[in-house]
Amino acid sequence: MQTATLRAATAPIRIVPRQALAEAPAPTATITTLCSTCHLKDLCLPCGLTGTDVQRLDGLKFARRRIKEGQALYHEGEKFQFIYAVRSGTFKSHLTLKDGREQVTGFQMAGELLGLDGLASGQLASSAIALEDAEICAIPYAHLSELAASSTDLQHVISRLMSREIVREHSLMMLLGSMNAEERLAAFLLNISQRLKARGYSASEFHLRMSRAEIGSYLGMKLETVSRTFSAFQHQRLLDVDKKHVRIVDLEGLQRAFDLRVH
Amino acid sequence: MQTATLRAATAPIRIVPRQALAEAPAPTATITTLCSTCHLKDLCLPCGLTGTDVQRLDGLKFARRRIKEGQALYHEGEKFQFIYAVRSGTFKSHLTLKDGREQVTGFQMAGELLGLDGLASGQLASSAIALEDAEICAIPYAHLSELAASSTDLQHVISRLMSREIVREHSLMMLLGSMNAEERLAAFLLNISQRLKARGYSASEFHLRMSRAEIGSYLGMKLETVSRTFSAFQHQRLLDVDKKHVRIVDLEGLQRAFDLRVH
DNA sequence: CGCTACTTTGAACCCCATCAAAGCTAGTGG
DNA sequence: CCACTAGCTTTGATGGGGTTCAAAGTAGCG
Repeated sequence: MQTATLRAATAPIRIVPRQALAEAPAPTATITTLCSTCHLKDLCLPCGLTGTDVQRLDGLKFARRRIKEGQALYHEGEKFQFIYAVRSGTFKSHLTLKDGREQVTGFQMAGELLGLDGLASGQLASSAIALEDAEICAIPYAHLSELAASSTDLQHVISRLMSREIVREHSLMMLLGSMNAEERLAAFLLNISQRLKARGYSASEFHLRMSRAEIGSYLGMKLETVSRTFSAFQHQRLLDVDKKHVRIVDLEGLQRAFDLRVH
Repeated sequence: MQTATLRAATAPIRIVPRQALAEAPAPTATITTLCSTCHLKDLCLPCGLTGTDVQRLDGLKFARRRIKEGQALYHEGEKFQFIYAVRSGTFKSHLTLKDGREQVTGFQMAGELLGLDGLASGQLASSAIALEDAEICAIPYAHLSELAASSTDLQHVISRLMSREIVREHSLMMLLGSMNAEERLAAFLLNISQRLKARGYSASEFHLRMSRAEIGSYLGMKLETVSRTFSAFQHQRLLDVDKKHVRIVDLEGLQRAFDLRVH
């Protein structure tokens, strides 16, 4: 039964060394995609909109695009033109530091948006890399804002999504500013768990798509510390961990590990 | 001459123990405030708008409000109704953790906006406290979005301001995730310096309105470490520090302390 | 089967937190 | 006017959590 839920939670695993992948030209499908019939409509852009407004979104006729594991959806500094919605797969977004190291600023899964940080200056402030083969909708921002002119509800939705991103980053700041390694990893795992659950996957058993180093970058700790903290949780019988496969054994215990701090 | 620039940079200092201040009802002035004639219009909401759109903003007829040092502009959990623009003074915004400690998420000065995080859920996600006597414009969000319905440019401005907040938090995440104490404080001081400069104050000499503990909370370090790092900078002849009064002696040296890392 | 990328674990070190105490300043009240 | 208090800052001493360095283990792939 657990294997069944696991099956549901995780697509077949293909390990591809990320460096080895050539950055092939991204094939842009000409299939027009309709929000009104999308299975993600309650998580994604149309979330909270009424039927008529969702149908208005259908007018956008934006393209889908497949991104292979390891490929970039966009790079820091590129011109901002699209808001991207993840249809399937997982992304990381990250900034590059002057010395070449990277700071991961978030992981995005189905129904979540990418590229919102580009609005501020017209240039994308971060890069987005697919952590597994993925598919996205590329929504031309110009069209979207034209559409928003005719619907205050749609304006609100866009604003609300941006605000949600601000709130998300708030909590990450809290994490980075005031939590120890165990609290950080517990918070991370509970967050992943919740988001998978909201997408119909198992909340207790899943495959992490990101490496220890990427988790560490996101959580402000070194990959060795991430690994050690996973081991510690396993010894405390909170988790079963096998590389990227995680099973939450004691959800409440995990919540205690981090609930102590958070409001 | 340095004292002259200092004079310009800092209002007269009134030290009031923050705890001692009663939270008196906030007097709401009925003076209508016009964006088109505001001296902050190039930093604040109207930034980037053309004359006709700015005049449209005048239609908002929002109220000003004075906030005394130590008083709250709003509290976490309150209903979201307004976007606040700082006219004068400095604010901190912060989250409260379950155990009572607080995490400072930002400091806001003249022309900067507060309350954007409330859009996501309709409840304000943080609290805002005046660090000195201050004045704000309270812009009813409902009116603002009505107005935005008639101008795509105005919509863009709102979105851009929110996006800017996302980008700001990105860089803070980078700071919290990958910098040591000296880099953090250098980044903080350079940021304050830039923002004061943009407001016509001295970039090299200023009064910090926040305590060591508040700086520490913002930067993810303890107040003692903040104090020690200030002392270290003074010994390295990068700064002259006397409590909250800071003079940047070696700007380039300070930039080197943190430029090493940041793109 | 060897290569590469990633993970795990150990050992030593160091930066920062913690604990403690003293100094400074403004405001209060005798 | 000055002792006293409260709040904030500075500095010292100590210890610990996490980093760093190092090495071995694992898995998938050519």
